[in-house]
Amino acid sequence: MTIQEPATARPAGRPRSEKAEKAIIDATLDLIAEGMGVAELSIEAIASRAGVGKTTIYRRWSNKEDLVADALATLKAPLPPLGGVSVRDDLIILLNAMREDAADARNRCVMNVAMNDADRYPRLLERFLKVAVEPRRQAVRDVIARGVATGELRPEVDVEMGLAILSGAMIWHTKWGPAGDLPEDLAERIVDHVLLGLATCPGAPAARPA
Amino acid sequence: MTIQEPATARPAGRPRSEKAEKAIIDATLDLIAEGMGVAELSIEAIASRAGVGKTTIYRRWSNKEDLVADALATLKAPLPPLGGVSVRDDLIILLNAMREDAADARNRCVMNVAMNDADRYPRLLERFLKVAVEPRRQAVRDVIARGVATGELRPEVDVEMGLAILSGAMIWHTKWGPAGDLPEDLAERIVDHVLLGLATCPGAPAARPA
DNA sequence: CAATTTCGATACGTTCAAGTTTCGCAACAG
DNA sequence: CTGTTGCGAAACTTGAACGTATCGAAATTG
Repeated sequence: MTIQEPATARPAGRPRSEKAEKAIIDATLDLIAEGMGVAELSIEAIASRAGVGKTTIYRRWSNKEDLVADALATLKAPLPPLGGVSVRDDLIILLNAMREDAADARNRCVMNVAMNDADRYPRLLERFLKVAVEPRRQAVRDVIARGVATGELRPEVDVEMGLAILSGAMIWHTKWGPAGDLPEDLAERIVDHVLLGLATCPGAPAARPA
Repeated sequence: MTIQEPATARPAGRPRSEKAEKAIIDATLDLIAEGMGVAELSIEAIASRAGVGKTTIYRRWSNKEDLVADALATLKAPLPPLGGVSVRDDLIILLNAMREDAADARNRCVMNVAMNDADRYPRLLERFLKVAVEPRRQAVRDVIARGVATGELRPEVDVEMGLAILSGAMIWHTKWGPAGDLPEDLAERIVDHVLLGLATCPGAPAARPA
């Protein structure tokens, strides 16, 4: 696949630089990660940051939205492997992945765009919500549903509500929590509070809030 | 206080129109409520929407940030009266107030700016976080702390975590929940799920998730 | 080597909003 | 009435970014 491909005849001439393409996408993601909204993103800023001529950008993407969509699409969402032992453990793994993503500026792009530009660029959002966000949500839903099935969770539990509570709590911390890095035991504390509930519950099973 | 105030001698000349000032602030809030970020807000758009000359705006505010800050400051946060009977009831009242605010475009300004422009306009955010958001957070904290004191809530409960879980869940719904108006029983369902917890708990006290 | 295509850089004309100034009219004090 | 100040509208200058075009150099094919 790497050499000698007579089927797709190379059209002769200098080939497009993959390095330039990567630099453009990196620059785009960097700028978004630094808090720049899609609306404020300027092609000139991207070109300057990437050390690339504007021509090189326009040769590849006809408009900003396409570029941003492609850039965001490169952010794979490698879901963490779940132990499958207990609902508590798996939820902690999933929330901890969220926490670590939030700590990485690069992955914060997704959140920034999802939060800031959701209203203004619905198609853009829709496109990558499916590839980046929905799989993670589904993983949480699956774990909760499994817990209901096995009896670890109460049968009245609304799966979607569980998702909202768990991910809402983590997002709240990333956005409005005390400044600085999120504490390492944050995921564990969230899960324990949510699973056990706030209300007094004498016969509670094993689960240990710090 | 309304007539005859020789202390502050009126400086002679046409007085500034309060109507114009109100129109400017209303236009600003409207535009923000319609999803326009602070960065995209243009003075010309505000002037046009308010039916006002740009001069009239610049005569009062030297820059956009000051105008937005003043506009947001006019959004009072009338906290709903709490029954004080049970923690559950009071939390439902508070979350329901959040839900109703989210339904009103005008109050959505606060959320929009807090979510979208938090990183870019830190001073602006700080200024009105205190007057609009913090009182509501504190009300939730107070109710939770009261519950811990009275024994309605478990003694291990972290008050700040409870706040994050409850408000995070409501915000999650307003931003990423199914489109359309939020269901009327949303606050109740959130509170019941959070108080009772997701985990199986045989000796659970009275509380009835739908 | 010659032809072709991309490269980064730069220049160009256009559009849009910012922020300032000017103008004629309206409102108020003395 | 006269002087002063605010009013909305419009013209104006400035600056940023757009999207296109052009340049010499570099890379690749035949």
